[in-house]
Amino acid sequence: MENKLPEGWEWKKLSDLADFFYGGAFESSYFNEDGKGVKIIRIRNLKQGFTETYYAGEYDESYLVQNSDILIGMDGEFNIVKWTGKPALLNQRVCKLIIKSNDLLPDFAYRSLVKILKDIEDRTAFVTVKHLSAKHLNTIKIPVPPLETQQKIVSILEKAEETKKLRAQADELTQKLLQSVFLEMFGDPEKNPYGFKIGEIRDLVIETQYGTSKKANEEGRGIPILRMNNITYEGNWDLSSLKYIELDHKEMEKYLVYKGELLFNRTNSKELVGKSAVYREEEPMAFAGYLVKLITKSPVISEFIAGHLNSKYGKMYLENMAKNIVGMANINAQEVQRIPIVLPPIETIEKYSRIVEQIRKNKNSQQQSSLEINNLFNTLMQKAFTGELVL
DNA sequence: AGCAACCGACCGTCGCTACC
DNA sequence: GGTAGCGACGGTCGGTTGCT
Repeated sequence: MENKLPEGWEWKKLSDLADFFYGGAFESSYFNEDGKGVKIIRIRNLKQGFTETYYAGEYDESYLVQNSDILIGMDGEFNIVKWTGKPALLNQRVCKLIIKSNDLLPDFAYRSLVKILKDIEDRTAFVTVKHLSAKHLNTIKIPVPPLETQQKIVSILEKAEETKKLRAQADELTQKLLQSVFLEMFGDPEKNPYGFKIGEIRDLVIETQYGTSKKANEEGRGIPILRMNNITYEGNWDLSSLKYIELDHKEMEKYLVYKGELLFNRTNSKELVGKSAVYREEEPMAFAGYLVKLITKSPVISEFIAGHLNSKYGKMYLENMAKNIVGMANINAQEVQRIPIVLPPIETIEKYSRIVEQIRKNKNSQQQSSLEINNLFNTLMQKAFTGELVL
Protein backbone atom coordinates (compact mmCIF):
# COMPACT_ATOMS: atom_id res chain seq x y z
CA MET A 1 0.00 0.00 0.00
CA GLU A 2 2.59 2.51 1.06
CA ASN A 3 4.73 2.47 -2.05
CA LYS A 4 7.74 4.60 -2.81
CA LEU A 5 7.02 8.17 -3.79
CA PRO A 6 9.02 10.55 -5.97
CA GLU A 7 11.15 13.42 -4.74
CA GLY A 8 9.14 16.06 -2.91
CA TRP A 9 6.21 13.75 -2.15
CA GLU A 10 5.47 12.47 1.31
CA TRP A 11 3.05 10.05 2.96
CA LYS A 12 1.15 12.01 5.58
CA LYS A 13 -1.47 11.10 8.09
CA LEU A 14 -4.72 12.71 7.08
CA SER A 15 -5.61 13.33 10.72
CA ASP A 16 -2.54 15.57 11.06
CA LEU A 17 -3.66 17.75 8.16
CA ALA A 18 -7.39 17.74 8.71
CA ASP A 19 -10.04 17.59 11.40
CA PHE A 20 -12.89 15.11 11.35
CA PHE A 21 -16.28 16.08 12.69
CA TYR A 22 -18.90 13.42 13.17
CA GLY A 23 -22.61 13.99 12.78
CA GLY A 24 -25.03 13.88 15.68
CA ALA A 25 -27.90 11.46 16.30
CA PHE A 26 -30.68 13.94 15.71
CA GLU A 27 -34.12 12.97 16.98
CA SER A 28 -35.91 11.53 13.96
CA SER A 29 -39.32 12.66 15.22
CA TYR A 30 -38.24 16.18 14.21
CA PHE A 31 -37.49 15.05 10.64
CA ASN A 32 -39.84 16.29 7.95
CA GLU A 33 -40.00 16.74 4.21
CA ASP A 34 -42.03 19.93 4.27
CA GLY A 35 -39.06 22.29 4.58
CA LYS A 36 -39.58 22.98 8.29
CA GLY A 37 -36.34 23.93 10.04
CA VAL A 38 -32.93 23.33 8.51
CA LYS A 39 -31.84 20.81 5.89
CA ILE A 40 -30.24 17.71 7.40
CA ILE A 41 -27.66 15.57 5.63
CA ARG A 42 -28.25 11.86 6.08
CA ILE A 43 -26.20 9.18 4.41
CA ARG A 44 -28.74 8.85 1.63
CA ASN A 45 -28.21 12.52 0.72
CA LEU A 46 -24.62 11.76 -0.33
CA LYS A 47 -26.19 9.89 -3.20
CA GLN A 48 -28.46 11.43 -5.77
CA GLY A 49 -32.10 10.65 -6.06
CA PHE A 50 -33.26 10.96 -2.45
CA THR A 51 -35.76 13.52 -1.23
CA GLU A 52 -34.43 16.26 0.99
CA THR A 53 -35.10 16.01 4.69
CA TYR A 54 -35.41 18.86 7.16
CA TYR A 55 -34.95 18.94 10.91
CA ALA A 56 -37.20 21.14 13.00
CA GLY A 57 -35.64 20.67 16.46
CA GLU A 58 -32.88 22.34 18.44
CA TYR A 59 -29.29 21.92 17.36
CA ASP A 60 -25.72 22.94 18.06
CA GLU A 61 -24.03 25.22 15.50
CA SER A 62 -21.00 22.93 15.41
CA TYR A 63 -23.04 20.39 13.43
CA LEU A 64 -23.48 22.80 10.52
CA VAL A 65 -21.88 21.95 7.18
CA GLN A 66 -20.77 24.81 4.96
CA ASN A 67 -20.63 25.04 1.18
CA SER A 68 -17.74 22.95 -0.30
CA ASP A 69 -17.03 21.01 2.92
CA ILE A 70 -15.98 17.42 2.24
CA LEU A 71 -18.42 14.79 3.52
CA ILE A 72 -17.88 11.05 3.96
CA GLY A 73 -20.63 8.46 4.34
CA MET A 74 -19.78 5.88 6.99
CA ASP A 75 -22.43 3.18 6.43
CA GLY A 76 -23.16 1.14 3.35
CA GLU A 77 -21.18 2.64 0.49
CA PHE A 78 -18.37 4.86 1.70
CA ASN A 79 -19.33 7.80 -0.49
CA ILE A 80 -17.45 11.05 -0.52
CA VAL A 81 -18.88 14.32 -1.81
CA LYS A 82 -18.18 18.01 -1.79
CA TRP A 83 -21.23 19.67 -0.25
CA THR A 84 -22.75 22.40 -2.37
CA GLY A 85 -25.51 24.61 -1.16
CA LYS A 86 -26.63 26.34 2.02
CA PRO A 87 -25.41 25.31 5.48
CA ALA A 88 -27.04 22.06 6.57
CA LEU A 89 -26.96 19.78 9.61
CA LEU A 90 -24.78 16.70 9.79
CA ASN A 91 -26.66 13.59 10.86
CA GLN A 92 -25.10 10.56 12.54
CA ARG A 93 -22.87 8.28 10.43
CA VAL A 94 -21.82 11.14 8.16
CA CYS A 95 -18.42 12.72 8.71
CA LYS A 96 -17.23 16.21 7.79
CA LEU A 97 -13.63 16.75 6.84
CA ILE A 98 -12.03 20.18 7.33
CA ILE A 99 -8.53 20.60 5.97
CA LYS A 100 -6.54 22.64 8.47
CA SER A 101 -3.07 22.43 6.91
CA ASN A 102 -1.90 24.86 4.25
CA ASP A 103 0.12 22.06 2.66
CA LEU A 104 -2.94 20.21 1.42
CA LEU A 105 -5.44 21.49 -1.11
CA PRO A 106 -9.01 20.44 -0.23
CA ASP A 107 -9.65 19.43 -3.84
CA PHE A 108 -6.55 17.26 -3.88
CA ALA A 109 -7.60 15.60 -0.63
CA TYR A 110 -11.09 15.06 -1.97
CA ARG A 111 -9.88 13.43 -5.17
CA SER A 112 -7.31 11.18 -3.57
CA LEU A 113 -9.81 10.06 -0.93
CA VAL A 114 -12.23 8.78 -3.57
CA LYS A 115 -9.86 5.94 -4.35
CA ILE A 116 -8.59 5.44 -0.80
CA LEU A 117 -12.13 5.03 0.52
CA LYS A 118 -13.03 2.64 -2.29
CA ASP A 119 -10.04 0.50 -1.32
CA ILE A 120 -11.07 0.53 2.34
CA GLU A 121 -14.63 -0.38 1.39
CA ASP A 122 -13.37 -3.31 -0.67
CA ARG A 123 -11.44 -4.67 2.29
CA THR A 124 -14.13 -4.13 4.93
CA ALA A 125 -15.85 -7.22 6.31
CA PHE A 126 -19.59 -6.98 6.91
CA VAL A 127 -22.70 -8.82 8.08
CA THR A 128 -25.49 -6.79 6.55
CA VAL A 129 -23.90 -3.44 5.66
CA LYS A 130 -20.37 -2.11 5.85
CA HIS A 131 -19.39 0.35 8.57
CA LEU A 132 -16.53 2.80 8.44
CA SER A 133 -15.09 3.56 11.86
CA ALA A 134 -13.63 6.83 13.09
CA LYS A 135 -10.62 4.81 14.17
CA HIS A 136 -10.13 3.69 10.60
CA LEU A 137 -10.43 7.22 9.26
CA ASN A 138 -7.73 8.29 11.69
CA THR A 139 -5.27 5.79 10.25
CA ILE A 140 -5.64 6.99 6.64
CA LYS A 141 -2.42 8.17 5.06
CA ILE A 142 -2.35 10.09 1.81
CA PRO A 143 0.52 10.85 -0.54
CA VAL A 144 1.14 14.59 -0.54
CA PRO A 145 3.16 16.33 -3.28
CA PRO A 146 4.14 20.02 -3.29
CA LEU A 147 1.20 22.42 -3.62
CA GLU A 148 2.01 23.26 -7.20
CA THR A 149 1.88 19.58 -8.17
CA GLN A 150 -1.38 19.12 -6.29
CA GLN A 151 -2.89 21.95 -8.27
CA LYS A 152 -1.72 20.41 -11.56
CA ILE A 153 -3.08 16.98 -10.69
CA VAL A 154 -6.42 18.42 -9.68
CA SER A 155 -6.77 20.33 -12.93
CA ILE A 156 -5.76 17.31 -15.02
CA LEU A 157 -8.33 15.14 -13.29
CA GLU A 158 -10.98 17.79 -13.72
CA LYS A 159 -10.26 17.93 -17.43
CA ALA A 160 -10.33 14.14 -17.72
CA GLU A 161 -13.66 14.10 -15.95
CA GLU A 162 -14.96 16.66 -18.39
CA THR A 163 -13.92 14.39 -21.29
CA LYS A 164 -15.77 11.50 -19.68
CA LYS A 165 -18.87 13.63 -19.41
CA LEU A 166 -18.65 14.68 -23.06
CA ARG A 167 -18.36 11.05 -24.12
CA ALA A 168 -21.45 10.17 -22.09
CA GLN A 169 -23.32 13.05 -23.70
CA ALA A 170 -22.35 11.78 -27.16
CA ASP A 171 -23.73 8.34 -26.27
CA GLU A 172 -26.97 9.95 -25.22
CA LEU A 173 -27.16 11.88 -28.48
CA THR A 174 -26.81 8.66 -30.48
CA GLN A 175 -29.81 7.28 -28.63
CA LYS A 176 -31.76 10.41 -29.50
CA LEU A 177 -30.60 10.13 -33.11
CA LEU A 178 -32.20 6.68 -33.40
CA GLN A 179 -35.48 8.13 -32.19
CA SER A 180 -35.41 11.13 -34.50
CA VAL A 181 -34.59 8.98 -37.54
CA PHE A 182 -37.77 7.02 -36.82
CA LEU A 183 -39.77 10.21 -36.45
CA GLU A 184 -38.24 11.72 -39.58
CA MET A 185 -39.00 8.71 -41.76
CA PHE A 186 -42.41 7.69 -40.47
CA GLY A 187 -43.71 10.90 -38.90
CA ASP A 188 -45.44 11.33 -35.55
CA PRO A 189 -47.78 8.29 -35.49
CA GLU A 190 -50.50 10.32 -33.85
CA LYS A 191 -50.70 12.74 -36.77
CA ASN A 192 -49.46 10.40 -39.53
CA PRO A 193 -48.27 13.33 -41.68
CA TYR A 194 -47.22 11.09 -44.59
CA GLY A 195 -50.68 9.57 -44.81
CA PHE A 196 -49.53 5.94 -44.43
CA LYS A 197 -52.10 3.23 -44.00
CA ILE A 198 -52.78 2.62 -40.30
CA GLY A 199 -52.98 -0.93 -39.05
CA GLU A 200 -52.10 -2.94 -35.98
CA ILE A 201 -48.95 -4.74 -34.98
CA ARG A 202 -50.73 -8.01 -35.74
CA ASP A 203 -50.62 -7.10 -39.44
CA LEU A 204 -46.84 -7.46 -39.32
CA VAL A 205 -46.62 -10.48 -37.03
CA ILE A 206 -46.80 -14.12 -38.07
CA GLU A 207 -46.75 -15.73 -34.67
CA THR A 208 -46.22 -15.03 -30.96
CA GLN A 209 -44.68 -17.29 -28.32
CA TYR A 210 -44.31 -17.10 -24.55
CA GLY A 211 -40.98 -18.03 -22.99
CA THR A 212 -40.24 -20.77 -20.51
CA SER A 213 -41.13 -20.58 -16.81
CA LYS A 214 -38.48 -23.14 -15.92
CA LYS A 215 -36.05 -22.05 -13.22
CA ALA A 216 -32.74 -20.67 -14.46
CA ASN A 217 -29.33 -21.31 -12.87
CA GLU A 218 -26.32 -19.06 -12.48
CA GLU A 219 -23.68 -21.74 -12.74
CA GLY A 220 -23.68 -21.86 -16.53
CA ARG A 221 -25.45 -25.21 -16.94
CA GLY A 222 -27.23 -25.38 -20.30
CA ILE A 223 -27.77 -22.41 -22.62
CA PRO A 224 -28.07 -18.69 -21.79
CA ILE A 225 -31.58 -17.42 -21.07
CA LEU A 226 -32.77 -13.86 -21.66
CA ARG A 227 -34.70 -12.30 -18.77
CA MET A 228 -36.45 -8.98 -18.51
CA ASN A 229 -33.47 -7.14 -17.07
CA ASN A 230 -31.49 -7.96 -20.20
CA ILE A 231 -33.63 -5.52 -22.18
CA THR A 232 -32.90 -1.86 -21.42
CA TYR A 233 -35.53 0.86 -21.36
CA GLU A 234 -34.15 2.20 -24.63
CA GLY A 235 -34.53 -1.17 -26.32
CA ASN A 236 -30.91 -2.27 -26.24
CA TRP A 237 -29.40 -5.48 -24.92
CA ASP A 238 -27.50 -5.74 -21.68
CA LEU A 239 -26.04 -9.21 -21.60
CA SER A 240 -23.76 -8.55 -18.64
CA SER A 241 -25.70 -10.77 -16.22
CA LEU A 242 -26.91 -13.89 -17.98
CA LYS A 243 -28.45 -16.93 -16.32
CA TYR A 244 -28.61 -20.39 -17.87
CA ILE A 245 -31.18 -23.10 -18.38
CA GLU A 246 -31.21 -26.74 -19.38
CA LEU A 247 -33.75 -27.54 -22.09
CA ASP A 248 -34.65 -30.83 -23.71
CA HIS A 249 -35.14 -31.19 -27.44
CA LYS A 250 -38.83 -30.35 -27.41
CA GLU A 251 -38.38 -27.28 -25.23
CA MET A 252 -35.59 -26.07 -27.51
CA GLU A 253 -38.11 -25.83 -30.31
CA LYS A 254 -40.49 -23.71 -28.25
CA TYR A 255 -38.24 -21.49 -26.18
CA LEU A 256 -35.37 -20.35 -28.39
CA VAL A 257 -35.06 -16.92 -29.95
CA TYR A 258 -33.20 -16.41 -33.23
CA LYS A 259 -31.53 -13.44 -34.89
CA GLY A 260 -34.07 -10.95 -36.21
CA GLU A 261 -36.91 -11.94 -33.89
CA LEU A 262 -38.45 -9.42 -31.53
CA LEU A 263 -38.79 -9.84 -27.75
CA PHE A 264 -41.36 -7.94 -25.72
CA ASN A 265 -41.46 -7.63 -21.91
CA ARG A 266 -45.05 -8.39 -20.96
CA THR A 267 -44.88 -8.21 -17.14
CA ASN A 268 -43.07 -5.48 -15.25
CA SER A 269 -43.67 -2.22 -13.39
CA LYS A 270 -45.91 0.17 -15.30
CA GLU A 271 -43.04 2.24 -16.69
CA LEU A 272 -41.02 -0.73 -17.83
CA VAL A 273 -43.68 -2.97 -19.29
CA GLY A 274 -43.34 -3.19 -23.05
CA LYS A 275 -39.56 -2.87 -23.27
CA SER A 276 -38.72 -4.49 -26.59
CA ALA A 277 -35.60 -5.30 -28.55
CA VAL A 278 -34.62 -7.16 -31.70
CA TYR A 279 -32.43 -10.18 -31.01
CA ARG A 280 -29.17 -9.64 -32.92
CA GLU A 281 -26.86 -12.48 -31.83
CA GLU A 282 -25.93 -15.24 -34.28
CA GLU A 283 -26.38 -18.02 -31.70
CA PRO A 284 -29.91 -18.55 -30.39
CA MET A 285 -30.70 -18.17 -26.67
CA ALA A 286 -33.65 -19.20 -24.50
CA PHE A 287 -36.09 -16.59 -23.14
CA ALA A 288 -38.12 -16.38 -19.93
CA GLY A 289 -41.90 -16.52 -19.52
CA TYR A 290 -42.42 -12.82 -18.90
CA LEU A 291 -41.00 -12.12 -22.36
CA VAL A 292 -43.11 -12.62 -25.47
CA LYS A 293 -41.51 -13.40 -28.80
CA LEU A 294 -42.96 -11.83 -31.91
CA ILE A 295 -42.01 -13.60 -35.13
CA THR A 296 -42.34 -11.19 -38.02
CA LYS A 297 -42.09 -11.56 -41.77
CA SER A 298 -38.50 -10.30 -41.76
CA PRO A 299 -35.83 -8.85 -39.43
CA VAL A 300 -36.30 -5.37 -40.94
CA ILE A 301 -39.93 -5.48 -39.85
CA SER A 302 -38.91 -6.50 -36.31
CA GLU A 303 -36.60 -3.50 -36.31
CA PHE A 304 -39.45 -1.24 -37.39
CA ILE A 305 -41.84 -2.52 -34.69
CA ALA A 306 -39.12 -2.13 -32.05
CA GLY A 307 -38.52 1.42 -33.26
CA HIS A 308 -42.24 2.13 -32.89
CA LEU A 309 -42.57 0.60 -29.41
CA ASN A 310 -39.45 2.36 -28.16
CA SER A 311 -40.44 5.74 -29.60
CA LYS A 312 -41.89 8.40 -27.33
CA TYR A 313 -45.32 7.73 -28.77
CA GLY A 314 -44.98 3.96 -28.34
CA LYS A 315 -43.90 4.32 -24.71
CA MET A 316 -46.83 6.60 -24.00
CA TYR A 317 -49.27 4.21 -25.61
CA LEU A 318 -47.90 1.28 -23.60
CA GLU A 319 -48.10 3.18 -20.35
CA ASN A 320 -51.70 4.13 -20.99
CA MET A 321 -52.58 0.53 -21.80
CA ALA A 322 -51.29 -0.53 -18.41
CA LYS A 323 -52.60 2.44 -16.46
CA ASN A 324 -55.41 0.86 -14.44
CA ILE A 325 -53.31 -1.86 -12.91
CA VAL A 326 -51.74 -1.59 -9.45
CA GLY A 327 -48.27 -3.02 -8.86
CA MET A 328 -47.14 -5.28 -11.66
CA ALA A 329 -48.42 -4.21 -15.05
CA ASN A 330 -49.30 -6.71 -17.73
CA ILE A 331 -49.72 -6.64 -21.49
CA ASN A 332 -50.38 -10.02 -23.04
CA ALA A 333 -49.51 -11.28 -26.49
CA GLN A 334 -52.96 -10.41 -27.87
CA GLU A 335 -52.92 -6.87 -26.50
CA VAL A 336 -49.47 -6.09 -27.97
CA GLN A 337 -50.73 -7.07 -31.35
CA ARG A 338 -53.65 -4.69 -31.09
CA ILE A 339 -51.34 -1.68 -30.74
CA PRO A 340 -51.93 0.61 -33.75
CA ILE A 341 -49.00 1.26 -36.06
CA VAL A 342 -48.47 2.98 -39.40
CA LEU A 343 -47.86 0.62 -42.34
CA PRO A 344 -45.35 2.34 -44.64
CA PRO A 345 -44.09 0.73 -47.87
CA ILE A 346 -41.56 -2.04 -47.32
CA GLU A 347 -38.86 -0.04 -49.15
CA THR A 348 -39.08 2.70 -46.50
CA ILE A 349 -38.89 0.11 -43.72
CA GLU A 350 -35.84 -1.46 -45.35
CA LYS A 351 -34.16 1.91 -45.65
CA TYR A 352 -34.89 2.62 -41.97
CA SER A 353 -33.40 -0.71 -40.97
CA ARG A 354 -30.20 0.00 -42.93
CA ILE A 355 -29.80 3.39 -41.21
CA VAL A 356 -30.41 1.85 -37.79
CA GLU A 357 -27.76 -0.77 -38.46
CA GLN A 358 -25.28 1.93 -39.42
CA ILE A 359 -26.01 3.95 -36.30
CA ARG A 360 -25.65 0.83 -34.17
CA LYS A 361 -22.29 0.07 -35.70
CA ASN A 362 -21.12 3.57 -34.82
CA LYS A 363 -22.61 3.17 -31.39
CA ASN A 364 -20.63 0.01 -30.79
CA SER A 365 -17.38 1.72 -31.64
CA GLN A 366 -18.40 4.63 -29.42
CA GLN A 367 -19.03 2.24 -26.57
CA GLN A 368 -15.58 0.86 -27.18
CA SER A 369 -14.14 4.33 -26.87
CA SER A 370 -16.20 4.99 -23.72
CA LEU A 371 -14.65 1.90 -22.23
CA GLU A 372 -11.20 3.07 -23.22
CA ILE A 373 -11.77 6.51 -21.74
CA ASN A 374 -12.91 4.95 -18.48
CA ASN A 375 -9.87 2.71 -18.39
CA LEU A 376 -7.63 5.67 -19.12
CA PHE A 377 -9.29 7.64 -16.39
CA ASN A 378 -8.72 4.86 -13.87
CA THR A 379 -5.08 4.57 -14.88
CA LEU A 380 -4.76 8.31 -14.59
CA MET A 381 -6.21 8.23 -11.08
CA GLN A 382 -3.85 5.44 -10.15
CA LYS A 383 -0.81 7.26 -11.47
CA ALA A 384 -1.79 10.71 -10.22
CA PHE A 385 -1.56 9.68 -6.59
CA THR A 386 1.59 7.62 -6.80
CA GLY A 387 3.54 10.38 -8.48
CA GLU A 388 3.94 8.47 -11.74
CA LEU A 389 2.19 11.16 -13.72
CA VAL A 390 4.62 13.21 -15.78
CA LEU A 391 3.69 16.83 -15.27
C1' DA B 1 -52.63 -17.02 -19.65
C1' DG B 2 -53.24 -13.76 -15.99
C1' DC B 3 -52.31 -12.13 -11.74
C1' DA B 4 -50.75 -11.30 -7.18
C1' DA B 5 -48.46 -13.20 -3.37
C1' DC B 6 -44.18 -14.47 -2.18
C1' DC B 7 -39.06 -14.57 -1.92
C1' DG B 8 -34.68 -13.03 -1.14
C1' DA B 9 -30.97 -9.78 -2.02
C1' DC B 10 -29.73 -5.39 -0.98
C1' DC B 11 -28.63 -1.75 2.05
C1' DG B 12 -29.75 2.68 4.75
C1' DT B 13 -30.92 3.68 9.31
C1' DC B 14 -32.10 2.91 14.11
C1' DG B 15 -30.98 2.41 18.54
C1' DC B 16 -28.68 -0.48 22.09
C1' DT B 17 -24.32 -1.11 24.40
C1' DA B 18 -19.71 -0.49 25.71
C1' DC B 19 -16.34 2.55 26.54
C1' DC B 20 -13.87 6.83 27.57
C1' DG C 1 -22.86 11.92 29.82
C1' DG C 2 -21.50 11.74 25.38
C1' DT C 3 -19.82 9.27 21.54
C1' DA C 4 -18.20 5.40 18.72
C1' DG C 5 -19.18 0.79 17.32
C1' DC C 6 -22.06 -2.35 15.34
C1' DG C 7 -26.02 -5.85 15.12
C1' DA C 8 -30.13 -6.15 13.01
C1' DC C 9 -34.78 -4.09 11.60
C1' DG C 10 -37.37 -3.23 7.93
C1' DG C 11 -38.29 -0.90 3.39
C1' DT C 12 -37.61 -1.53 -1.44
C1' DC C 13 -37.16 -3.72 -5.59
C1' DG C 14 -36.39 -7.14 -9.08
C1' DG C 15 -37.62 -11.52 -9.93
C1' DT C 16 -40.21 -16.07 -9.24
C1' DT C 17 -43.82 -19.12 -8.13
C1' DG C 18 -48.13 -20.90 -7.54
C1' DC C 19 -53.05 -20.39 -7.62
C1' DT C 20 -57.11 -19.65 -10.48
